[in-house]
Amino acid sequence: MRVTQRDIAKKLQLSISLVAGVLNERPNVWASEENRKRILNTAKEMNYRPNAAARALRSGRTNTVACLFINSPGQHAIVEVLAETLANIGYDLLVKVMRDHEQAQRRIKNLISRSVCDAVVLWGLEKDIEQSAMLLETEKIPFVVKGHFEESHPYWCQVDFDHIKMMEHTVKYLASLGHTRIAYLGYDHDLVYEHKLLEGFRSGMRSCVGIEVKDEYILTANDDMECTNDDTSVLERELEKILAAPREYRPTAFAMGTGLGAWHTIEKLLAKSGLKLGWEPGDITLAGMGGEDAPLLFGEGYMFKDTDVTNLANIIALRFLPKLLKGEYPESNISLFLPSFVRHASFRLSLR
Amino acid sequence: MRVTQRDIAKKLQLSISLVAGVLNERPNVWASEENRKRILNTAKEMNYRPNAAARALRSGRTNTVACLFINSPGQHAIVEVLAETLANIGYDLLVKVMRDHEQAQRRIKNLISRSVCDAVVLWGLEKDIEQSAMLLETEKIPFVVKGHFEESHPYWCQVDFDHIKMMEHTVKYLASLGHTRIAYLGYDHDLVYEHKLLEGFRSGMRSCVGIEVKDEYILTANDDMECTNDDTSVLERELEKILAAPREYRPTAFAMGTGLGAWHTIEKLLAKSGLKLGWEPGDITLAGMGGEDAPLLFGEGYMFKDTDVTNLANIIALRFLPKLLKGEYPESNISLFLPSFVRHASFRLSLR
DNA sequence: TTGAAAGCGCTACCAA
DNA sequence: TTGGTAGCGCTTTCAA
Repeated sequence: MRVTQRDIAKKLQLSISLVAGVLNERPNVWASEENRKRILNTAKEMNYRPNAAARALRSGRTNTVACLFINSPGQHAIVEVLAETLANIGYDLLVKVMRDHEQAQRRIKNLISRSVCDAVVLWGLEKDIEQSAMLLETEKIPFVVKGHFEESHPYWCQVDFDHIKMMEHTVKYLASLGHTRIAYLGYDHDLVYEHKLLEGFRSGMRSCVGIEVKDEYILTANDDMECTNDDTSVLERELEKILAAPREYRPTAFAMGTGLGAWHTIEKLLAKSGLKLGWEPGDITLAGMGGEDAPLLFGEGYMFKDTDVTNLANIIALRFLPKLLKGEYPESNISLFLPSFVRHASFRLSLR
Repeated sequence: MRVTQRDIAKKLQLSISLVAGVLNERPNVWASEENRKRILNTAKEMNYRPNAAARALRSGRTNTVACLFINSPGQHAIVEVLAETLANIGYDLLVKVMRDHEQAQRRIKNLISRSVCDAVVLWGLEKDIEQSAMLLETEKIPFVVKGHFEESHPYWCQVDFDHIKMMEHTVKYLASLGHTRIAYLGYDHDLVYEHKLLEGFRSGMRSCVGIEVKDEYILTANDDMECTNDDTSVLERELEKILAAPREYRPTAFAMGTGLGAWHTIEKLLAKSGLKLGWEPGDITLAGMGGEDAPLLFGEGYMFKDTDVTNLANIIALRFLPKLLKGEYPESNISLFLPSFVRHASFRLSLR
């Protein structure tokens, strides 16, 4: 059976409290050097490990952090980082997956009242997270959220990509290549990061190119489910329209606020006219979001690495949680991360 | 503060044990209908939740399952399924990530002696898992492993893809298209699944084509790190060699035991000679493993869906764990899963 | 039908 | 330097 403090105490003919005191290095308990050694040694010999449940019950601390994914499939790379980093500071990671914020609310109430964790990480879209986080706030459970709550909840511990800077950086890069007619291609589902990206695009254009962006230069890449039967997607039609514009109005570059799919769509569309992505004369230059695993087909481009989500997990586990778990409040509670902007792999298929 | 049984008892002027008995529906405790209702109602009103630590301490059961990933990055899609399915039967999921089997051994000893979970799922390569599982076996902790231990540990609860059937199926499919000169392309790192795939290939060839496979038809796609500088990889050179063979000896199809990268390599190699993957006359037909996200470039092929790992998680969480957690032993402790064999997405880029 | 009481293993406080 | 003891919230046994 499992070894308890009592077992050690009995074996050494000492009191439990002395054993406990020595094992936990309590400041006001100090055994004679000899007893200290004996306790430590037999604890090791007998392979003593404190019982997690008993300790949790008594101390009220569980040494566990819960990570809740609310309606966000495919984001689980971060559990690896979280689990590993938390293990280093002696914490376990509990993972919960929820479909919507109502389920989340219920589960969180459960978590709280059953006292199964000392802190919570909330992962998902802002609209799904917000209410749950507010619940944790009123219950005074330390928590960190993924998302942009800079305006709505400036005191929450929060982590996200710096979407504004990402697009500013993208524009700056494109501008540095000499582009001035830069269009933006992104999604529009009224999600916070989408607004931030567009904001970054506008401000980048203002500061790097000195231009207020015209509406025609803001394109939407939303998939529309209704016309999957069409041979050309909405995006393709939009792009064809803008590329059909007179030469001097046509954008020479796109700041991308999409996934890789849109890059591929553009590549294939351009290929029809013998064009490719890149930096050579005649090329169209793309840069921005999209850094998934698959390579580009024909051309080249710079993207932010999406595997950098693990960096967010690192920030949470290294910068925020250690403080929060000690009952402290981090000096800076908002962490916006600029992922690395790198050349994306490409098959460089030749066009002819 | 959190509501306890005592709070309810005090409020209703009843004893704690009666309250506890009613709340847990204990068979030998039955309050008067009136008191039963009162207890249930106030418990709900006061939002009573049993304290996890106290319950664990007293009962010795934690209602938690630990999933340990040993040296297996990128496999975390399964936590989503595990977490969700376990939640349905009232269990929490603890996730641990370990670099090697030594770290795993230590962590598992810790888990066991601290009594933090009721069962364990081990995920990784057979050689990394085996020792840890043996530890769990001697400690009589219920566990499920991912991998092939049919021969080495036939009584372990184990789940994996049915790699033999997968390759048999692949060969059968290729044979049904009329192919007889079918080569195998796989890895050779002495991993169990690699051997199983090859075994399946051989047996498929035997039963569907009636041929003992010649060694020249077994190709290895191992990346060799040393010659990244070369413009042609080892795989390319091997393929070129076999495709340069006289027409009547050349394979017309490949059973693939690799990832998608090898498919792309082959596609590009074939493209140089104006060939593509597919089923049309002159095409080379590929089928088998490789089902990652990125589409094919030029041609077509059938692959097993690798997102089907979540099916393994489902089997673990639905078929094995409920039994094991009840202290029972599943009727059938080995579950081999045949993933779906589907046409893979392709850009269908035209070759000219 | 109900209640009293022991005790899971640990922490924390007080006394010697 | 050490030991005693209360009690965290719950389960379980026995008694009323």
